[in-house]
Amino acid sequence: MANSNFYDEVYQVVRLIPKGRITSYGAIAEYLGTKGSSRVVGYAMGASGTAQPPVPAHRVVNRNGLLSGKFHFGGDTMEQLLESEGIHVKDNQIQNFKELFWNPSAELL
DNA sequence: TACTTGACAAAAG
DNA sequence: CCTTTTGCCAAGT
Repeated sequence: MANSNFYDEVYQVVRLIPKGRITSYGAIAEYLGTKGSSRVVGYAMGASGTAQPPVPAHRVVNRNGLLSGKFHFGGDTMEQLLESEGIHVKDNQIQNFKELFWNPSAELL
């Protein structure tokens, strides 16, 4: 199951996310050049659980700053991880999302 | 080979 | 302002 270029690219970008920062699925998809595949990015995240090394998928949220995948982590693991990195989460939603937003197309340019 | 599903996003009502 | 619909792409069945 290797050579899934798309997934690999997604993992690479997610791993490049600085600690204490977050990004959105659409931002990653756009960085990869396939803006419309924002769903595929989330899909790849699901496979990130089996990816090596594991990617900080907890730093990836939807465009609303909502922890859409917190249930996939298993309980409040995602929130705990984010809080552990200095990111405050309230009601499954990231506070200061706009401030903590990390745009690969801009920062990683 | 074709249809369905999915951790999204943006627009329209 | 909130809810509903459409678009997009890749993987699994």
